Amino acid sequence: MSRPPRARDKVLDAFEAILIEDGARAATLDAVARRAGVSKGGLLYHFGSRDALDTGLLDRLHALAAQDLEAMQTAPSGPVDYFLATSGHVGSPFDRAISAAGRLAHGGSAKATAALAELREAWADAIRPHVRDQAALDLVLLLSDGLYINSALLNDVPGPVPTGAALDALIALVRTATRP
Amino acid sequence: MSRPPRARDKVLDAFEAILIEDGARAATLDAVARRAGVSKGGLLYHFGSRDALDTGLLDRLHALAAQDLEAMQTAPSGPVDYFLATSGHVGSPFDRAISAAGRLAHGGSAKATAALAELREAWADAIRPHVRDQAALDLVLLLSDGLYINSALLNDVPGPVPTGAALDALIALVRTATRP
DNA sequence: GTCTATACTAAGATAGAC
DNA sequence: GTCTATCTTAGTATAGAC
Repeated sequence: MSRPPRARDKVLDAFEAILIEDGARAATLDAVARRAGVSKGGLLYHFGSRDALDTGLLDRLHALAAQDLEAMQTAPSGPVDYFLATSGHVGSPFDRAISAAGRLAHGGSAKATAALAELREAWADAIRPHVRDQAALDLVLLLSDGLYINSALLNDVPGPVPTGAALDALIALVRTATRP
Repeated sequence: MSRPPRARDKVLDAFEAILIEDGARAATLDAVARRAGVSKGGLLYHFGSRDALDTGLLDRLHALAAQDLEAMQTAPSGPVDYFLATSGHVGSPFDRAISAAGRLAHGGSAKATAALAELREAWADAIRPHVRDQAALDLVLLLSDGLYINSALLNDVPGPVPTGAALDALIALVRTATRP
Protein backbone atom coordinates (compact mmCIF):
# COMPACT_ATOMS: atom_id res chain seq x y z
CA MET A 1 0.00 0.00 0.00
CA SER A 2 2.66 2.51 1.00
CA ARG A 3 4.95 2.39 -2.09
CA PRO A 4 3.36 0.49 -4.97
CA PRO A 5 5.71 -0.79 -7.69
CA ARG A 6 6.53 1.65 -10.47
CA ALA A 7 5.70 -0.73 -13.32
CA ARG A 8 2.16 -1.26 -12.09
CA ASP A 9 1.44 2.46 -12.31
CA LYS A 10 3.13 2.71 -15.70
CA VAL A 11 0.78 0.04 -16.99
CA LEU A 12 -2.24 1.78 -15.52
CA ASP A 13 -1.15 5.08 -17.07
CA ALA A 14 -0.80 3.44 -20.48
CA PHE A 15 -4.17 1.75 -20.15
CA GLU A 16 -5.78 5.08 -19.26
CA ALA A 17 -4.10 6.90 -22.14
CA ILE A 18 -5.21 4.36 -24.74
CA LEU A 19 -8.76 4.30 -23.40
CA ILE A 20 -8.99 8.09 -23.58
CA GLU A 21 -7.30 8.50 -26.94
CA ASP A 22 -8.51 5.47 -28.87
CA GLY A 23 -11.39 3.92 -26.94
CA ALA A 24 -12.02 0.61 -25.23
CA ARG A 25 -11.70 -1.53 -28.34
CA ALA A 26 -8.13 -0.38 -28.84
CA ALA A 27 -7.10 -1.02 -25.26
CA THR A 28 -5.88 -4.58 -25.73
CA LEU A 29 -3.32 -6.20 -23.45
CA ASP A 30 -0.86 -6.09 -26.32
CA ALA A 31 -1.37 -2.37 -26.97
CA VAL A 32 -1.23 -1.48 -23.28
CA ALA A 33 1.93 -3.49 -22.74
CA ARG A 34 3.60 -1.90 -25.75
CA ARG A 35 2.70 1.61 -24.61
CA ALA A 36 3.82 0.92 -21.06
CA GLY A 37 7.12 -0.40 -22.38
CA VAL A 38 6.68 -3.88 -20.92
CA SER A 39 5.91 -7.24 -22.45
CA LYS A 40 2.53 -8.93 -22.38
CA GLY A 41 3.90 -11.37 -19.87
CA GLY A 42 5.23 -8.54 -17.73
CA LEU A 43 1.86 -6.84 -17.74
CA LEU A 44 0.13 -10.07 -16.80
CA TYR A 45 2.40 -10.45 -13.81
CA HIS A 46 0.94 -7.26 -12.34
CA PHE A 47 -2.60 -7.73 -13.63
CA GLY A 48 -3.51 -11.35 -14.02
CA SER A 49 -6.27 -10.72 -16.52
CA ARG A 50 -8.01 -8.15 -18.61
CA ASP A 51 -10.61 -7.85 -15.85
CA ALA A 52 -7.94 -7.17 -13.23
CA LEU A 53 -6.75 -4.23 -15.35
CA ASP A 54 -10.24 -2.74 -15.27
CA THR A 55 -10.40 -3.22 -11.52
CA GLY A 56 -7.00 -1.58 -11.04
CA LEU A 57 -8.16 1.48 -12.92
CA LEU A 58 -11.38 1.68 -10.95
CA ASP A 59 -9.52 1.37 -7.65
CA ARG A 60 -7.35 4.29 -8.64
CA LEU A 61 -10.45 6.30 -9.60
CA HIS A 62 -11.92 5.62 -6.18
CA ALA A 63 -8.85 6.94 -4.39
CA LEU A 64 -8.69 10.09 -6.51
CA ALA A 65 -12.41 10.71 -6.04
CA ALA A 66 -12.00 10.77 -2.27
CA GLN A 67 -9.31 13.45 -2.59
CA ASP A 68 -11.40 15.54 -4.98
CA LEU A 69 -14.51 15.48 -2.82
CA GLU A 70 -12.35 16.77 0.01
CA ALA A 71 -11.05 19.62 -2.19
CA MET A 72 -14.56 20.42 -3.36
CA GLN A 73 -15.88 20.83 0.17
CA THR A 74 -13.16 23.30 1.08
CA ALA A 75 -13.00 25.28 -2.20
CA PRO A 76 -13.03 29.09 -1.63
CA SER A 77 -15.50 29.69 -4.50
CA GLY A 78 -17.88 27.07 -3.12
CA PRO A 79 -18.63 23.49 -4.21
CA VAL A 80 -20.87 24.39 -7.17
CA ASP A 81 -18.36 26.68 -8.87
CA TYR A 82 -15.53 24.29 -8.12
CA PHE A 83 -17.48 21.37 -9.46
CA LEU A 84 -18.44 23.02 -12.74
CA ALA A 85 -15.09 24.71 -13.27
CA THR A 86 -13.24 21.41 -12.94
CA SER A 87 -15.73 19.34 -14.96
CA GLY A 88 -13.93 20.10 -18.19
CA HIS A 89 -10.39 19.63 -16.89
CA VAL A 90 -9.19 16.74 -18.96
CA GLY A 91 -5.61 17.06 -17.85
CA SER A 92 -5.77 16.17 -14.19
CA PRO A 93 -5.21 12.61 -12.99
CA PHE A 94 -8.69 12.52 -11.54
CA ASP A 95 -10.40 13.58 -14.75
CA ARG A 96 -8.28 11.21 -16.77
CA ALA A 97 -9.40 8.39 -14.49
CA ILE A 98 -13.03 9.43 -14.93
CA SER A 99 -12.69 9.59 -18.70
CA ALA A 100 -11.04 6.21 -18.85
CA ALA A 101 -13.71 4.70 -16.61
CA GLY A 102 -16.32 6.29 -18.87
CA ARG A 103 -14.82 4.55 -21.85
CA LEU A 104 -14.93 1.25 -20.04
CA ALA A 105 -18.52 1.84 -19.01
CA HIS A 106 -19.57 2.66 -22.54
CA GLY A 107 -17.65 -0.32 -23.78
CA GLY A 108 -19.90 -2.49 -21.67
CA SER A 109 -18.19 -2.83 -18.27
CA ALA A 110 -20.85 -3.10 -15.57
CA LYS A 111 -18.22 -2.50 -12.88
CA ALA A 112 -17.20 0.80 -14.43
CA THR A 113 -20.81 1.88 -14.80
CA ALA A 114 -21.43 1.15 -11.12
CA ALA A 115 -18.29 3.03 -10.06
CA LEU A 116 -19.36 6.12 -12.00
CA ALA A 117 -22.87 5.97 -10.59
CA GLU A 118 -21.43 5.84 -7.07
CA LEU A 119 -19.22 8.82 -7.81
CA ARG A 120 -22.20 10.74 -9.09
CA GLU A 121 -24.12 10.02 -5.91
CA ALA A 122 -21.24 11.39 -3.85
CA TRP A 123 -21.20 14.57 -5.93
CA ALA A 124 -24.95 14.99 -5.54
CA ASP A 125 -24.67 14.71 -1.76
CA ALA A 126 -21.90 17.31 -1.70
CA ILE A 127 -23.78 19.81 -3.86
CA ARG A 128 -27.34 19.38 -2.58
CA PRO A 129 -26.92 21.77 0.40
CA HIS A 130 -25.65 24.51 -1.89
CA VAL A 131 -28.49 24.73 -4.42
CA ARG A 132 -32.09 25.88 -4.33
CA ASP A 133 -34.00 22.68 -5.05
CA GLN A 134 -34.02 19.37 -6.89
CA ALA A 135 -34.30 20.98 -10.34
CA ALA A 136 -31.26 23.12 -9.57
CA LEU A 137 -29.33 20.06 -8.39
CA ASP A 138 -30.30 18.21 -11.58
CA LEU A 139 -29.17 21.14 -13.66
CA VAL A 140 -25.75 21.32 -12.04
CA LEU A 141 -25.13 17.58 -12.28
CA LEU A 142 -26.35 17.24 -15.84
CA LEU A 143 -24.39 20.28 -16.94
CA SER A 144 -21.29 18.76 -15.45
CA ASP A 145 -22.00 15.56 -17.34
CA GLY A 146 -22.32 17.59 -20.52
CA LEU A 147 -18.99 19.31 -19.92
CA TYR A 148 -17.40 16.00 -19.14
CA ILE A 149 -18.69 14.14 -22.16
CA ASN A 150 -17.69 16.91 -24.52
CA SER A 151 -14.22 17.56 -23.26
CA ALA A 152 -13.30 14.04 -22.32
CA LEU A 153 -15.16 11.57 -24.46
CA LEU A 154 -15.53 13.53 -27.64
CA ASN A 155 -12.02 14.88 -27.42
CA ASP A 156 -10.43 15.99 -30.67
CA VAL A 157 -13.73 17.42 -31.84
CA PRO A 158 -13.16 21.13 -32.29
CA GLY A 159 -15.49 23.70 -30.97
CA PRO A 160 -18.34 23.16 -28.69
CA VAL A 161 -16.88 22.97 -25.18
CA PRO A 162 -16.84 26.33 -23.45
CA THR A 163 -13.57 27.14 -21.69
CA GLY A 164 -12.00 30.22 -20.18
CA ALA A 165 -14.28 33.25 -20.29
CA ALA A 166 -17.13 31.30 -21.91
CA LEU A 167 -17.04 28.79 -19.09
CA ASP A 168 -16.99 31.58 -16.51
CA ALA A 169 -20.06 33.13 -18.13
CA LEU A 170 -21.81 29.78 -18.07
CA ILE A 171 -20.97 29.23 -14.41
CA ALA A 172 -22.24 32.70 -13.53
CA LEU A 173 -25.50 31.97 -15.32
CA VAL A 174 -25.94 28.69 -13.49
CA ARG A 175 -25.01 30.18 -10.13
CA THR A 176 -27.72 32.80 -10.51
CA ALA A 177 -30.27 30.22 -11.60
CA THR A 178 -29.57 27.73 -8.83
CA ARG A 179 -28.52 29.71 -5.75
CA PRO A 180 -30.65 28.81 -2.68
CA MET B 1 -33.49 3.83 -52.05
CA SER B 2 -37.29 3.47 -52.15
CA ARG B 3 -37.76 0.06 -50.46
CA PRO B 4 -34.56 -1.23 -48.87
CA PRO B 5 -34.37 -4.99 -48.20
CA ARG B 6 -35.86 -6.16 -44.92
CA ALA B 7 -32.81 -8.15 -43.81
CA ARG B 8 -30.53 -5.14 -44.03
CA ASP B 9 -32.66 -3.23 -41.54
CA LYS B 10 -32.97 -6.24 -39.27
CA VAL B 11 -29.18 -6.40 -39.11
CA LEU B 12 -28.91 -2.69 -38.38
CA ASP B 13 -31.54 -3.00 -35.62
CA ALA B 14 -29.62 -5.85 -34.03
CA PHE B 15 -26.35 -3.93 -34.27
CA GLU B 16 -27.97 -0.92 -32.61
CA ALA B 17 -29.51 -3.01 -29.83
CA ILE B 18 -26.25 -4.72 -28.94
CA LEU B 19 -24.33 -1.44 -29.00
CA ILE B 20 -26.84 0.17 -26.65
CA GLU B 21 -27.24 -2.77 -24.29
CA ASP B 22 -23.74 -4.21 -24.17
CA GLY B 23 -21.36 -1.69 -25.72
CA ALA B 24 -19.09 -1.64 -28.72
CA ARG B 25 -16.87 -4.50 -27.60
CA ALA B 26 -19.81 -6.88 -27.60
CA ALA B 27 -21.04 -5.86 -31.04
CA THR B 28 -19.13 -8.47 -33.04
CA LEU B 29 -20.28 -9.71 -36.44
CA ASP B 30 -21.10 -13.02 -34.83
CA ALA B 31 -23.26 -11.48 -32.11
CA VAL B 32 -25.02 -9.14 -34.53
CA ALA B 33 -25.76 -11.93 -36.99
CA ARG B 34 -27.11 -14.18 -34.25
CA ARG B 35 -29.37 -11.45 -32.88
CA ALA B 36 -30.59 -10.51 -36.35
CA GLY B 37 -31.38 -14.14 -37.05
CA VAL B 38 -29.05 -14.44 -40.01
CA SER B 39 -25.73 -16.18 -40.53
CA LYS B 40 -22.41 -14.42 -40.53
CA GLY B 41 -22.22 -14.96 -44.26
CA GLY B 42 -25.69 -13.50 -44.70
CA LEU B 43 -24.72 -10.42 -42.74
CA LEU B 44 -21.57 -9.98 -44.77
CA TYR B 45 -23.58 -10.03 -47.98
CA HIS B 46 -25.37 -6.86 -46.86
CA PHE B 47 -22.41 -5.26 -45.10
CA GLY B 48 -19.14 -6.31 -46.58
CA SER B 49 -17.11 -5.53 -43.50
CA ARG B 50 -17.24 -4.41 -39.93
CA ASP B 51 -16.59 -0.86 -41.13
CA ALA B 52 -19.54 -1.01 -43.55
CA LEU B 53 -21.78 -1.84 -40.59
CA ASP B 54 -20.65 1.32 -38.81
CA THR B 55 -21.28 3.35 -41.94
CA GLY B 56 -24.76 1.85 -42.38
CA LEU B 57 -25.68 2.89 -38.86
CA LEU B 58 -24.33 6.39 -39.34
CA ASP B 59 -26.24 6.80 -42.61
CA ARG B 60 -29.43 5.90 -40.82
CA LEU B 61 -28.62 8.40 -38.05
CA HIS B 62 -28.17 11.09 -40.65
CA ALA B 63 -31.60 10.45 -42.17
CA LEU B 64 -33.34 10.43 -38.79
CA ALA B 65 -31.54 13.62 -37.74
CA ALA B 66 -32.92 15.49 -40.74
CA GLN B 67 -36.47 14.49 -39.75
CA ASP B 68 -35.96 15.48 -36.11
CA LEU B 69 -34.54 18.89 -36.94
CA GLU B 70 -37.65 19.48 -39.02
CA ALA B 71 -39.90 18.48 -36.08
CA MET B 72 -37.89 20.67 -33.72
CA GLN B 73 -38.34 23.77 -35.86
CA THR B 74 -42.11 23.36 -35.95
CA ALA B 75 -42.70 22.23 -32.34
CA PRO B 76 -45.57 24.14 -30.65
CA SER B 77 -43.61 24.55 -27.38
CA GLY B 78 -40.62 25.95 -29.26
CA PRO B 79 -37.26 24.38 -30.19
CA VAL B 80 -35.63 24.68 -26.74
CA ASP B 81 -38.39 22.89 -24.85
CA TYR B 82 -38.71 20.29 -27.58
CA PHE B 83 -34.98 19.73 -27.63
CA LEU B 84 -34.61 19.24 -23.87
CA ALA B 85 -37.82 17.26 -23.47
CA THR B 86 -36.73 14.75 -26.11
CA SER B 87 -33.08 14.55 -25.00
CA GLY B 88 -33.85 11.75 -22.58
CA HIS B 89 -36.14 9.76 -24.87
CA VAL B 90 -34.24 6.56 -25.25
CA GLY B 91 -37.07 4.73 -26.94
CA SER B 92 -37.35 6.54 -30.26
CA PRO B 93 -35.50 5.32 -33.34
CA PHE B 94 -33.64 8.60 -33.52
CA ASP B 95 -32.39 8.43 -29.96
CA ARG B 96 -31.48 4.80 -30.35
CA ALA B 97 -29.40 5.73 -33.37
CA ILE B 98 -27.70 8.51 -31.41
CA SER B 99 -26.94 6.21 -28.50
CA ALA B 100 -25.54 3.55 -30.77
CA ALA B 101 -23.40 6.11 -32.60
CA GLY B 102 -22.24 7.37 -29.21
CA ARG B 103 -21.09 3.89 -28.29
CA LEU B 104 -19.17 3.64 -31.53
CA ALA B 105 -17.62 7.06 -30.97
CA HIS B 106 -16.52 6.16 -27.46
CA GLY B 107 -15.26 2.85 -28.74
CA GLY B 108 -12.87 4.76 -30.94
CA SER B 109 -14.67 5.29 -34.26
CA ALA B 110 -13.57 8.61 -35.76
CA LYS B 111 -16.43 8.49 -38.25
CA ALA B 112 -19.01 8.23 -35.48
CA THR B 113 -17.38 11.06 -33.56
CA ALA B 114 -17.53 13.28 -36.64
CA ALA B 115 -21.17 12.41 -37.30
CA LEU B 116 -22.13 13.33 -33.75
CA ALA B 117 -20.20 16.59 -33.92
CA GLU B 118 -22.04 17.50 -37.12
CA LEU B 119 -25.37 16.72 -35.50
CA ARG B 120 -24.46 18.91 -32.57
CA GLU B 121 -23.63 21.79 -34.89
CA ALA B 122 -27.04 21.45 -36.54
CA TRP B 123 -28.74 21.57 -33.14
CA ALA B 124 -26.77 24.65 -32.15
CA ASP B 125 -27.83 26.45 -35.32
CA ALA B 126 -31.47 25.58 -34.70
CA ILE B 127 -31.45 26.75 -31.07
CA ARG B 128 -29.23 29.83 -31.30
CA PRO B 129 -32.03 32.21 -32.40
CA HIS B 130 -34.17 31.15 -29.43
CA VAL B 131 -31.78 31.85 -26.54
CA ARG B 132 -30.31 34.95 -24.95
CA ASP B 133 -26.60 34.59 -25.64
CA GLN B 134 -23.71 32.18 -26.06
CA ALA B 135 -23.70 31.11 -22.40
CA ALA B 136 -27.41 30.26 -22.66
CA LEU B 137 -26.78 28.26 -25.82
CA ASP B 138 -23.94 26.40 -24.12
CA LEU B 139 -26.16 25.64 -21.18
CA VAL B 140 -28.95 24.18 -23.31
CA LEU B 141 -26.61 22.05 -25.40
CA LEU B 142 -24.57 20.78 -22.48
CA LEU B 143 -27.67 20.02 -20.47
CA SER B 144 -29.01 18.01 -23.38
CA ASP B 145 -25.73 16.12 -23.49
CA GLY B 146 -26.07 15.41 -19.81
CA LEU B 147 -29.60 14.08 -20.23
CA TYR B 148 -28.47 12.00 -23.15
CA ILE B 149 -25.47 10.46 -21.51
CA ASN B 150 -27.39 9.56 -18.40
CA SER B 151 -30.43 8.04 -20.00
CA ALA B 152 -28.77 6.47 -22.98
CA LEU B 153 -25.19 5.58 -22.22
CA LEU B 154 -25.44 4.86 -18.53
CA ASN B 155 -28.71 3.02 -18.92
CA ASP B 156 -29.59 0.56 -16.19
CA VAL B 157 -28.16 2.87 -13.56
CA PRO B 158 -31.02 3.74 -11.25
CA GLY B 159 -31.76 7.22 -10.15
CA PRO B 160 -30.26 10.32 -11.46
CA VAL B 161 -32.05 11.13 -14.70
CA PRO B 162 -34.98 13.48 -14.15
CA THR B 163 -38.16 12.46 -15.97
CA GLY B 164 -41.79 13.49 -15.85
CA ALA B 165 -42.47 16.31 -13.40
CA ALA B 166 -38.78 16.64 -12.45
CA LEU B 167 -37.85 17.09 -16.09
CA ASP B 168 -40.62 19.67 -16.54
CA ALA B 169 -39.29 21.61 -13.55
CA LEU B 170 -35.80 21.50 -14.97
CA ILE B 171 -36.98 22.73 -18.39
CA ALA B 172 -38.89 25.57 -16.75
CA LEU B 173 -35.78 26.60 -14.85
CA VAL B 174 -33.68 26.56 -18.00
CA ARG B 175 -36.27 28.41 -20.04
CA THR B 176 -36.31 31.22 -17.49
CA ALA B 177 -32.54 31.37 -17.36
CA THR B 178 -31.97 31.38 -21.12
CA ARG B 179 -34.93 33.20 -22.71
CA PRO B 180 -33.79 36.07 -24.97
C1' DG C 1 -29.98 -13.43 -51.28
C1' DT C 2 -28.62 -16.48 -47.78
C1' DC C 3 -26.14 -20.48 -46.03
C1' DT C 4 -21.95 -23.63 -44.58
C1' DA C 5 -17.27 -24.27 -44.40
C1' DT C 6 -13.00 -22.59 -43.92
C1' DA C 7 -8.95 -19.50 -43.74
C1' DC C 8 -6.61 -15.83 -41.44
C1' DT C 9 -5.66 -12.64 -37.74
C1' DA C 10 -5.69 -10.84 -33.31
C1' DA C 11 -6.93 -11.24 -28.41
C1' DG C 12 -6.46 -13.29 -23.90
C1' DA C 13 -3.91 -16.31 -21.12
C1' DT C 14 -0.12 -19.85 -19.58
C1' DA C 15 4.59 -21.97 -18.98
C1' DG C 16 8.94 -21.70 -18.17
C1' DA C 17 13.58 -19.35 -19.05
C1' DC C 18 16.29 -15.60 -17.25
C1' DG D 1 9.91 -9.09 -11.67
C1' DT D 2 10.13 -9.36 -16.52
C1' DC D 3 10.88 -11.75 -20.81
C1' DT D 4 9.97 -15.13 -24.94
C1' DA D 5 7.38 -18.70 -26.69
C1' DT D 6 3.26 -20.93 -27.18
C1' DC D 7 -1.65 -22.35 -26.72
C1' DT D 8 -6.69 -21.35 -27.21
C1' DT D 9 -10.39 -18.89 -28.42
C1' DA D 10 -12.84 -15.36 -30.73
C1' DG D 11 -13.29 -12.00 -34.47
C1' DT D 12 -13.05 -10.82 -39.36
C1' DA D 13 -13.28 -12.16 -43.95
C1' DT D 14 -13.54 -15.29 -48.21
C1' DA D 15 -15.22 -19.14 -51.29
C1' DG D 16 -18.46 -21.60 -53.04
C1' DA D 17 -22.86 -24.45 -52.47
C1' DC D 18 -27.84 -23.86 -52.48
